[in-house]
Amino acid sequence: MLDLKLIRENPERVAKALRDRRQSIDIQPVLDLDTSKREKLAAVEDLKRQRNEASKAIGLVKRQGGDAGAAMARMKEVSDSIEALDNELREIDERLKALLLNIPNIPHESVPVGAGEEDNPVVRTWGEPRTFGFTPLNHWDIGEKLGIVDFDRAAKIAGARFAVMKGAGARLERALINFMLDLQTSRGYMEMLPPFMVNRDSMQGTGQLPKFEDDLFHVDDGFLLIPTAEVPVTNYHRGEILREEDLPVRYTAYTPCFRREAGSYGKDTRGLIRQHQFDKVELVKFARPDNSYEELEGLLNDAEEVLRRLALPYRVVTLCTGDLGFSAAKTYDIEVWLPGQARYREISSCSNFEDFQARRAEIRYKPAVGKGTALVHTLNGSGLAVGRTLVAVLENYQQADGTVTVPEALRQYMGGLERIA
RNA sequence: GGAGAGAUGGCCGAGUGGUCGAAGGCGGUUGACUCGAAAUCAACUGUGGGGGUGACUCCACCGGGGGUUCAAAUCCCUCUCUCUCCGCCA
Repeated sequence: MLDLKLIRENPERVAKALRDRRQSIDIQPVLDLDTSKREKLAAVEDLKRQRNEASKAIGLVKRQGGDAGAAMARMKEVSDSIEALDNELREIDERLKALLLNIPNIPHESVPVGAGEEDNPVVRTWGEPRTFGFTPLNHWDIGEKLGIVDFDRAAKIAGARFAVMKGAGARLERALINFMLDLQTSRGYMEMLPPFMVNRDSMQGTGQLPKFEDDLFHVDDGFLLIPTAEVPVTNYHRGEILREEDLPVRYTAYTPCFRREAGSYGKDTRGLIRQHQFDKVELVKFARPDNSYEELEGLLNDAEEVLRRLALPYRVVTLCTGDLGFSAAKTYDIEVWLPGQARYREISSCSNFEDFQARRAEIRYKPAVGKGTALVHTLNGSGLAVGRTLVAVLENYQQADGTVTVPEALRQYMGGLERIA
């Protein structure tokens, strides 16, 4: 959510940001509602002041045994006016909030202006894609031949976009989770294991609601399945005031993630790339506003480190304004090389949300010097998407004989196993 | 699932219709005393919003929402959460 003051005082800046994002949202209704809200607010507050004063006087008169009937009758009318104005105000507030909740974040000044994916500049490339003496297979062929991934039975027991991991495949998934958690906790992140279902307030806090209801799985009893650990972990501090000396607060969490993938029919229908349920190790930071962009670079580096340790070639791109997610001010995507597709595919997304989520979720900190409180900046990134990392391992480490070499870094998590055969 | 109890400021805890934004204590900040510290004493110490260049001022907030009343932390309804006992369960 944007600061209403910012929209009021810099409407041009907000309008430009929306244009850069290729969004056709008109902010004029927001400005109009804001104006009429403040007019009515001044009027009703004045009436309330009158009522407060009169009520005190009435109390005084009654305690002295006097008759305050006339004043009470007068105040009854004032109270009726207040009720009417309050109702109008409530309606305006609801409309205003509905509009504000659907306005995306303003891109950071360093974000390149562009229309879509094709305009995302590459920041850096790491590692050399391996040359194969044979035609590299897709991960689903590798997995099915080795008997470590089963899509058919997953479709039977659940449906499309599910997979059953088996034997060394299940072990590999678990090894990756443990490897990532061990790595990130050693780099200063506190491990967390949060609920996999949350309430609507949490979804609104991080920006999934109200706009992206269709992307979420709903559970009976009103819970929603998390599409990312970002939701429970960021909302962990919802409504709280953090101490400046504790910043930046860093958490890492493994969770499964659940996404309906509505609107992505026909995309990545085969394989593990796009599933309704997938594992992810997430990184979340709460930072001071003045250094949150340094924290973003650090978080990105922490995510990249996973791929470097696994010796998987990757590149980093900056999302341009047209490709930026709703809540993000700036996002780097890490894309891993997939020999089976002969291209780079997203494996992590690292974002600074500035105070956009913090304002929705009311996450603040108390500066060590000076008065008052300020909103923190929230950041998060995948460190990494486990399923896609498993895909990258299978495809990059496949051998001519159909076996897959286990990356050095994972062997201690696989009971010393060197090769999946 | 059944029965009961509760939710008040950073923390503990008073307050059952009127000068209560809320006693008291703890914690914190500042000052006095001290060579310094402790102890003691004093003052200050919540959040959000509106108006004003400003000193400042007004409004709201006692778990969330709604209601009764001239007036609600206090009365009523409802939701959420916590605790105790019983049942069930991994």
